[in-house]
Amino acid sequence: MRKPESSGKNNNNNMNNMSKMRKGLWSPEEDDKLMSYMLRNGQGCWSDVARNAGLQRCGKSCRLRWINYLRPDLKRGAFSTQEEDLIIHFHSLLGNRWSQIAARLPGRTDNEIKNFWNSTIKKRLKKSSMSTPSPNASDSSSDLIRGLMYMDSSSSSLALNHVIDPLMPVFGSGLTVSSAHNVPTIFMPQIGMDGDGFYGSSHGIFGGDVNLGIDKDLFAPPLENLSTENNAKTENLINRSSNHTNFLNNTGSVINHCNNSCKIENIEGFETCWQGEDLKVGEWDLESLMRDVSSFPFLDFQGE
DNA sequence: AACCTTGTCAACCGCGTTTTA
DNA sequence: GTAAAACGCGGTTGACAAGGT
Repeated sequence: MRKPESSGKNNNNNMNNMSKMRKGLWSPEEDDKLMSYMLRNGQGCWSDVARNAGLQRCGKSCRLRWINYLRPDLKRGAFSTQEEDLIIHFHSLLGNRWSQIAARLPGRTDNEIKNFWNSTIKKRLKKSSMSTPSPNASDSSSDLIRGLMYMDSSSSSLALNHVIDPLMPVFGSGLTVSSAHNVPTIFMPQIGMDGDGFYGSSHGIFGGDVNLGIDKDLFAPPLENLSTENNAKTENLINRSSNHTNFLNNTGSVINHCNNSCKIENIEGFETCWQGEDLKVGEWDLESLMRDVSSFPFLDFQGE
């Protein structure tokens, strides 16, 4: 953490605009100013926010403070096991696209997830890579971690061949399961983000009505519904990933793989849903994701 | 008690992309 | 069409806390 810079320090230098900008930790007064301004006026141009709220901060700094700290919908505290698992799942899919991962974990920020990954998960993965994995270990996180660790660095293409659909989260509530070297990895479905509602059952591009031929019991609830009463279901969901082979067979028709590219038009209901000029696909860029799929960093926690 | 090491996390920086004038 | 401004993202830094020696 950085110490809040004293105003005196700033005043020592020339008085151009940049030197007037405060840096470092936010004081409670600044927080108050920003918070009350945002609650009164909502989000606008950030440099206007900074100016109008009477803050000697750049807009960028205000944006960051709001997003990472002041936003009322932020969840605080340690990550739950479910969240941890989801982060691992999504990281296996998306790599270091922290903002996209964060969009799927309500109340969490990209910065928070990034820090958590870099401090906790990465080290744990590193640790577990040192020790021989125990086949009897039962906790879901370690299973998943081991699953990821088994992917050997020379086999990304092999792994890719087993990924049914890296885009599945877009398609409403769906679950995909992949395997690499016979180690199951779940790709979790979209968890109810809202905002523009790209993923919600009523707003998603498939409106939740798409029939993917997937066992509905496999569908995970939105994260905010992952209360303790649902833990058993979540556990079950994770455990069922071990049946991935059958699952793969059942859903193989969903995505037609050809030369590492996926054709999504084979998804039942896709064509009708895909029409419309204003179609939004969340922050996903299908085309680039299709292209980028070969660069998914399945292995980026290795060899550091 | 003092020093060192490690972990955590808020905030900054630089860069690419998007929007606006 | 273009330049500038704003935005958003991922990587990195550095202060602080906690634990170890």
